[in-house]
Amino acid sequence: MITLRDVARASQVSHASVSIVLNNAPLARYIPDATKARILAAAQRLGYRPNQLARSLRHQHSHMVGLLVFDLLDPFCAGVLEGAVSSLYESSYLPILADVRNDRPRFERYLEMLLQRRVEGLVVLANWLFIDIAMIADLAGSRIPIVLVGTRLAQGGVRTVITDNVAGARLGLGHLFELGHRQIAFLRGPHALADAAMRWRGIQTEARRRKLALDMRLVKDLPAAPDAFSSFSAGQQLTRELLAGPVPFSALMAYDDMTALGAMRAVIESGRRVPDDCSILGFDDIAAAPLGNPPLSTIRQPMAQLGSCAVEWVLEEMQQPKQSPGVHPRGKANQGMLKRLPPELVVRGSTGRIQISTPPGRGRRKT
Amino acid sequence: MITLRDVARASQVSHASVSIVLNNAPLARYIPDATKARILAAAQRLGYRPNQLARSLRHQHSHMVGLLVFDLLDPFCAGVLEGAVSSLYESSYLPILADVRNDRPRFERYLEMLLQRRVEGLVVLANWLFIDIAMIADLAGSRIPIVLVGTRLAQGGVRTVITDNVAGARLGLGHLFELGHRQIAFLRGPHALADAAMRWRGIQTEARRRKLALDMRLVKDLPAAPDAFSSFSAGQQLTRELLAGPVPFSALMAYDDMTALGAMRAVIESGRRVPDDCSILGFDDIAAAPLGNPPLSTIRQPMAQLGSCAVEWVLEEMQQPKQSPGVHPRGKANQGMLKRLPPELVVRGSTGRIQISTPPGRGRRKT
DNA sequence: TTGTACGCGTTATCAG
DNA sequence: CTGATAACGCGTACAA
Repeated sequence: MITLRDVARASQVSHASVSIVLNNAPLARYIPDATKARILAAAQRLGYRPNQLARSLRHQHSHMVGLLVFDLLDPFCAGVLEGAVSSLYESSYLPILADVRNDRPRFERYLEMLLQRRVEGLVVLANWLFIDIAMIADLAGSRIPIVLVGTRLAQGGVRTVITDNVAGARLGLGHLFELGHRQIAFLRGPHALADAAMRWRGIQTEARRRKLALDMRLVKDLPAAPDAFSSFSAGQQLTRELLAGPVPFSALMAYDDMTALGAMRAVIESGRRVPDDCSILGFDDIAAAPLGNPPLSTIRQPMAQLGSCAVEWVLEEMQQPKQSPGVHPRGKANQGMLKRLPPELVVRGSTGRIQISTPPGRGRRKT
Repeated sequence: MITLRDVARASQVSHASVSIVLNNAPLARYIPDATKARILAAAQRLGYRPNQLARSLRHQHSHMVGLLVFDLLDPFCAGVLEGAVSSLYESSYLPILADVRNDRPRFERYLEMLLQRRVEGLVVLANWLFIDIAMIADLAGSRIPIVLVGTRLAQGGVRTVITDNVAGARLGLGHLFELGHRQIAFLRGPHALADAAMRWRGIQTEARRRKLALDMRLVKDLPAAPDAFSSFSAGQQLTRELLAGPVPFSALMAYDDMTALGAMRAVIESGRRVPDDCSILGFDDIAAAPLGNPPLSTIRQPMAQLGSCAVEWVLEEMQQPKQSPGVHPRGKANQGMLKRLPPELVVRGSTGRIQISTPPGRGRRKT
């Protein structure tokens, strides 16, 4: 590999001069153009490429940011990642990617590796239960800016970017309500996830506002799942139970798209049609949502925005002169530590106006 | 940030001793346990974290590998990425992720950044047309191992890992044939993609073997597309044309899953049923394939394997003492430069035995 | 323009 | 046997 010294030798100057010229440092003004040209030519000819490792060591910053994601195969991850990587590119930062796979030891090992590599910031894409106080403490100690994406931490104290789940759920329920649905089934997310609680709260709020009574017999909870795809079969199973149950419903609102897709499968395999016999609404707007039949109506999380917002926040913090950690100017804890991005209702084919003629549910009772 | 010297000061020894002890270097044998303990304790207490930048500079290898992907949002990418990252983790290498977004300048800029960062190897996930001789020359000059994934380069000379497209296509056609289909429509991939040609060749080979005549009126070509999702609507559109055409068909084989999904939409919106009226077969087995209704039968590319195979190959090359590039021991060009992984037929709900009672196509003519 | 110290960890050499 | 000293890898920056 060609070094500065090689170029210096080739152009008959000291390596300091080469550095100065190639970087157009202030001192370059005192170097005659002829010399500059000679140096440039030599660098060009030899194919000199500055060693960023050395540069980073000298400058005390690596120009790298760590991206710690919980599961690369999760469709939510892909979207956020894309936004994050894109924003980093704009700022000439390079991302180091770590796929935790929902595995705690892996998380810790990766974290250590990233810190040793001297990443200047960390974006953590978490949807699960692993991250807790201990890790945060560890991170806080390391003094590097960190932003969580997608899930709020119960303990707080960490900058977080999320979708406004309450607003999203309200949007969704409002949509179903306006289509005329009154008997609505809900597949709630796992208890352990903060998002699940938020979405449910949004549903309750909106229901109250609409004067809609929620029938708890139509509410089921997803079990905590290790990976995104298992919620498909969970959704399918729960929906089968719902369909086999005594309470009819004309619409179903799922915790997320994967669950909704599972629910749709159950509805269709039961011989019912979507949306005619049962509307189905998801949450997330993953890549697969528009591809099925019918295409899934859903609440879109602005994944790319979540990613880029997180990156920009990290970058911003990196600029700040390191202030004492734990002490936040605003006074109140969590003040200014949370950014909520607005979700968006995406109406596709899986939700429709309630059919008066064809009663929902199995039509076994009522109607 | 705590350095070796800090630990040395705290434990009253020279920083060299600290290094020796912490790394358990050979010389550590001569250091009494008491001193070792003191050093370890100090390192622990101060939270010392070795600076990998300095280490890399010294050792002349960064322990990083570049992952250059054409489009993070492409479902094919996600799968391969996962495999690649996973394999890197096993070897304690960290991936730097670069999302090229099918943009040539971005490719070049990222490539330069990665080389300056002194990545020790490069895995390039390419499905498109940008990569050409110029870039390869540039890379060859840099002497770092590089492996292409997913698409073969026309010019050759670069190590490549791909799915055996010919075998996959044959598998697919064989499957449809055995279900009784004789009138089969094909949505071929864009001309520019090498994969497309391979898959078509596989179809021809298998057709010959089965003594099946291919009706060219049932063959359509996808236009070159900028992103994965546009092939959904392309597939949909082409299928509409096919359905409106004079030649009936009972099955359709698409270039990839996205196209197949588009085709399925077209078939369903025309009032036909899948697979009863028309079987549909995809290629890839992307995440969305099993989620629709009916779930898509497809030829699976072993994406994770492709990724990990590429990584392992790069890693392997990195071990080798750098031999003169361009000269490959096997003699013949491209000998040992290509690894083909076997695809797998995944039968789900979108393909079925041909229905004798309900003729395929629009039933307007024939039958 | 150049010499030189520096950033940080590694390792060979050397003195006690 | 114990541990310190110094040079090195590469680019940067300041004094000369």
